[in-house]
Amino acid sequence: MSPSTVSRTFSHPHLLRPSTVERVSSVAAELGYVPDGSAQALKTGRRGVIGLVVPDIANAFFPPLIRAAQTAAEKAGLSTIIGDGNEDGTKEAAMVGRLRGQTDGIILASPRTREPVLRSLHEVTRLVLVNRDLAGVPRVLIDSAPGMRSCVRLLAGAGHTRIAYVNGPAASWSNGERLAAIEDACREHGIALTTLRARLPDHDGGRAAAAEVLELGVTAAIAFDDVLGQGLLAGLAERGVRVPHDFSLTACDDTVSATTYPPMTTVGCPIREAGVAAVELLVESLRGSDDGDGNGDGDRVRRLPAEMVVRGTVGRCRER
Amino acid sequence: MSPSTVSRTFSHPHLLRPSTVERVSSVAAELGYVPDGSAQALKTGRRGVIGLVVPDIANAFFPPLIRAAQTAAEKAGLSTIIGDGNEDGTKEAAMVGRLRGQTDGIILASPRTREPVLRSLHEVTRLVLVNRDLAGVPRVLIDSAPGMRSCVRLLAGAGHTRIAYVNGPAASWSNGERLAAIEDACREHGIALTTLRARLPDHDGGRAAAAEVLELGVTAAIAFDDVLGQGLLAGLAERGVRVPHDFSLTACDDTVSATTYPPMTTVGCPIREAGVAAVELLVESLRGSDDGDGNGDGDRVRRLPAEMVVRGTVGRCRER
DNA sequence: CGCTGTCATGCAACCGTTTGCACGTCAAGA
DNA sequence: TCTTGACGTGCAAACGGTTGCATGACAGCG
Repeated sequence: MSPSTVSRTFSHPHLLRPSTVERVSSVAAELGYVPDGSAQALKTGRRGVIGLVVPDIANAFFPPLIRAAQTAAEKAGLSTIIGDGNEDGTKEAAMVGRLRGQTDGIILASPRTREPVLRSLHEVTRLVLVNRDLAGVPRVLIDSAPGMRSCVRLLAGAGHTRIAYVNGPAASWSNGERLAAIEDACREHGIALTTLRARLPDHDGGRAAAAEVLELGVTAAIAFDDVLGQGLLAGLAERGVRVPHDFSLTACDDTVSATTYPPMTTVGCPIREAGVAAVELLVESLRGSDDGDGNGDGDRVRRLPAEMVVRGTVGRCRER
Repeated sequence: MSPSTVSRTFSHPHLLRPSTVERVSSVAAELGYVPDGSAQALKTGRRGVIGLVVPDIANAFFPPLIRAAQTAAEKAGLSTIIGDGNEDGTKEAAMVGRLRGQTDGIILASPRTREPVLRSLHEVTRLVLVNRDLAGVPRVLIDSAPGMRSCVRLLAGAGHTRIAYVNGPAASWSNGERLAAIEDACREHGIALTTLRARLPDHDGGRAAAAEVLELGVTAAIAFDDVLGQGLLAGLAERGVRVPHDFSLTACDDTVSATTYPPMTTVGCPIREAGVAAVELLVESLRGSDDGDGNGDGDRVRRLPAEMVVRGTVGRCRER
C-alpha cells in the first residue's frame, strides 16, 4: 500500500475505488492514524488554522463572537487559535506576530493596536478587522450609532435634560463612534451632556464611577457597554439610588443586560453575526489568493446595524 | 547565507556569532520573514500548539480558565486552539479527533464525553482532564465538596431546615460531587433536601426553576453554579421574593456572584489555577515523551480545594 | 612554525504529505 | 485478437525547515 493511496483516501477519496478507501480507512481507524496536519500544511500551503485575537476573552462581549466565528470557521474546515491581547496594543501586535507563522490569516477583534502598526501587520499577513475602521483592510463594523441615538431619544422623551456618558477604553474605535453619536443626538434634543471615564472599563470601574456620576447632578447615564452599565447599576444600588425610579440608565452590547436586575435597556449588537462575517471575509481572502494571485479588488467592509433593546432601566425624569 | 544559518538564528542563536545573528535578524525583519510553523513542526515533531476543549465558551466559567491556560501555555512557547463542544459529548469527541492532527496534546475541560470514548481517545492522544476523575488520565480536579458543605452549615446555622438543590448538567462530574457533598452535609445537620433539575443549566433555566423551587416549600436553595444561581435570583425577584430577607440562596464557582444584586454567597473555585495546572500537567507529559520514552509513571492528579465565599444572599430562616 | 582544539558555518538527508506523471489492468469496440 | 481509452494505483520529487557531521578559519601552545 503506497503512501499516495493513503493520502488520497483522506484528501481525494473519489479518485479511489470505494473498496480501497474502505480498506485503508478501517486500518487507519484501528491504528488510530490521522494525517499529520503539519505535513499537509507544509505541502499544500494551507494550514487549516486561523487566528482570532481579542483584547480580553473574559469580557462578556467576546465569547459569543468567538463561538460564532469558530463555528463558521469549522464549517470551512478551519480550526481557530484564540489570542488574548490583554487590553494592550503592544502585546496584541506581538501575538499577531507569533500567530503569523502558524495560521492562514488572522481576525483582530476590537484591536487596541495603533494604526501604523496595524498597517504594517496587514502587509505581511492576511488580516480581517472587527470594529476598527481602517480603509484598505477587510473589516466588519458594528454600527451602534443608530441605537445610541435611540437611547438619547428615549431619555429625552422621558424628560431627561442632563445626562452623562461613561466612556470605554480610549483605544476603542467603538467608543469613539458611540460618543460621537450621543453628542450629536444630545445636540439635536437639547440635552446637556457630561462625559467621564471609568478608572477601568470593567465591572468594578463602573461601580466606582457611580459616585462620580451622582455628583454630576445628572438624572440619567449612558454606559459604553453592558459590563460598565452593570457595574453602575450595582454602584447605584449600593448608594440607595433606585433604577429606574430615581435614575435612568442605558448601555450597549446586550451581553449581560438581560440578566441584570432590573434588566437593562441597551443596544443589541449583532455580535455573533460579526464573528461569522469576519470569518467569511477571511475565507474570501484565502480563496482569493488561491485562484488568481488576486488582490481582492475593492475595499471590503461589512456594516452591521445595532438597534436599541428596551428593558427596564429608563423611567421618567424625577429631579433628585 | 545558508539555510542552516538562518534556521539557527531563530532556533539556536547561541551557536552563532552575535554579529551573524544580528545580520540575519535585520534582513528577516525587513522581509517580514518568520519561520514556517508547519515545517518546523514536521521536522521536530513538536507542533507548538495545544488544544483546549470546553463545553461552552460562552459559559462564564470557562473564559477565565481559558485565559489562564493560554497565558501559561504561551510561557511554555505553546499556542492554544480552543474547541467548543456545544455541551454535547459526541461533538466534543469529534472535536478532539480533528484537533489531534494539529496539536501536541489536548486539555478537556469539564468533558461531557462518556468514559469509554474518553479512554480510547486517551490511547491515541496526550490528554489532560479538568473536572473529570478518570484513573490513569492526568487530571486536575476542583474539589468543591468542602465549600458545599460550608454552605449547608451556613444555612443550617441560619435556621433553615428544608432546602433544595438545583442540579447542573447530568454528564457533569462536578454536579455529582456537589450533590453528594450536599446530601452528606444535610444528613449531618438534619436538613431535609429536595433536588430538582433546571430545564437547561443556564440563566433562563434558573429563572424558570424559581417557580418550581418556591412550590417545594423550602426556605433556601443551593444552585449548581453561579449562572443558574443568578437566574434563580432573577426569577425570585420577578415573583416578589426578596433575597436574603424572604429566601436564602447559595451557588458555586464565583464567576458572576460578585456582580449580581445582591452579591451572591457562593463557593470560590480556583478556576485560573485549574487552567494553569492543566497546562503544567500537559507540558510535563510532552517533556516526558521527549527524554525517556516515558510513560509519566504514576497517576498524576492535582486537587484544588474550593472554599465558601460569604456575600449577601443568606439570611435567617423566616417561614413564608 | 606546525599541531591541536575550538568555534562558526555549510552540506545534505530527512520529517510526512501531496500531486503530476507513468504504468498496468481491464472492458469495449473494431 | 488487437487497439484504445478510462480508470486505479505507484513512483518520486517537492514543501521549508532542522540537525549530525564535515569543513575551514583561527588562536594558543610547545
